[in-house]
Amino acid sequence: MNSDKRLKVYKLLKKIPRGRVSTYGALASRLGMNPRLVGRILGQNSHPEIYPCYRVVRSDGSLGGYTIDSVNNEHSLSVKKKKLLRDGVKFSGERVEKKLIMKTI
DNA sequence: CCGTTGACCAGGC
DNA sequence: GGCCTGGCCAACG
Repeated sequence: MNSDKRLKVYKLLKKIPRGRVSTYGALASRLGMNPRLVGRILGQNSHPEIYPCYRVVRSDGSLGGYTIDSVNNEHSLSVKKKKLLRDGVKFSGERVEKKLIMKTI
């Protein structure tokens, strides 16, 4: 994958403040990419220690995905939720509250 | 060169 | 909210 595009995604990632989230689609439209491409970039090249990729969720507030140490399952999603809760993000059920989602960034 | 597969999305029921 | 549909586009075999 174009490492140029990866850099753009990661750079934008850092602009999401603690306690808020954005969506795959929002990042994608800001960068002129396809949402699926953003998802792939976050999945294949995530650096969980450095970049807060857990602050990206689906447009309806559901979690989307998360990958740690080549593990991608329900457990990894619970980790993602936990990180969000620690940031102060509020949930209604399994979805992030809509007002916390940044549609533009 | 295809067919399938995604950390997706908007629109309809 | 759930389920489907059609659209999207790069990666993989």
